[in-house]
Amino acid sequence: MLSKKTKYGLKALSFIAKRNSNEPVQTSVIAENENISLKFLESILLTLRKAGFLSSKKGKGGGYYLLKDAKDIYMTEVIRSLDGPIAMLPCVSLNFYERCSDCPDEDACVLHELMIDVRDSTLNIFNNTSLADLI
Amino acid sequence: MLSKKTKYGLKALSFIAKRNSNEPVQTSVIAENENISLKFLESILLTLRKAGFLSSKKGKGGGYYLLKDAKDIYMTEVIRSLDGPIAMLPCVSLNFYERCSDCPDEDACVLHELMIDVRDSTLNIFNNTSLADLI
DNA sequence: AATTAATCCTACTAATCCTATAGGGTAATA
DNA sequence: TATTACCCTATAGGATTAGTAGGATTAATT
Repeated sequence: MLSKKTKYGLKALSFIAKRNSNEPVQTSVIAENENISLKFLESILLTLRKAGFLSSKKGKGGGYYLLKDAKDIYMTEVIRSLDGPIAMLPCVSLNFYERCSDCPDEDACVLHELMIDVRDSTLNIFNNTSLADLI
Repeated sequence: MLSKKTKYGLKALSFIAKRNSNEPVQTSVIAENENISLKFLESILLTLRKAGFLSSKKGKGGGYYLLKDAKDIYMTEVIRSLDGPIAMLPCVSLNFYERCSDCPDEDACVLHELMIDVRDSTLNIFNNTSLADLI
């Protein structure tokens, strides 16, 4: 399951992308329109800014705006930065690899190959879907 | 991410399926071979029995054995019975559907269609992989 | 009948993660 | 200088996960 953090993050990015001006969008506006708790959303946008998707303007008239073009922001990157691994097992994760403590031999594991297939089919979608495709 | 419960459950089922006799396999044997905590495994096998994948024999010489042929046990069913939903959002789950509280209109949600695609591509794999395919 | 081997079952717990919330700090604008 | 809006840390409550504990029950063997 996708965490709410990630769901909200994607919705917020889409919301900003929809307003295809460069005007910054205020957190409170997003929160109201997308029914997200303001404080929670603040922390999510902060993460997205630090991850390089957004930039912000402080003070009156401030808010968040996209740093890249919506068509250059892919699901894969956003989800990884908020949710972490996309794979269903740590041992098949490309970006968050970890050995399974119960597996003496990864190649002998009955689940390994299957989980690679699932990962690849999911990545195939997320790698080919940009923010622009969402809206 | 797949829970350890589900991972262990699938490994245990595979272990039993590999011994293609009808002799019951003891929990302790599976636990040792697959490096799973005995007590945790006990509770998992119990769930799998109640879900109809396994049957058991009590007492000396007892253990667990498959109720169906390995080629007739699909990933989808096992994962759902241990982990619950396969979809990434409750609002696109076929078997565990739930409305998203923040979404006034599901069809207008920017994520809805994408998550259906991901669900279907994952299901396509899990629906076509049986226990027999794992071993 | 007693012993042993195995599943069955309930309840509990420790740790972690998720979903926020609180409370103020900081910078920019008018 | 007042206001607006982002910035940041800390923390709390609840849910979930991953087990653990302890014994009850059943079946086969001796």
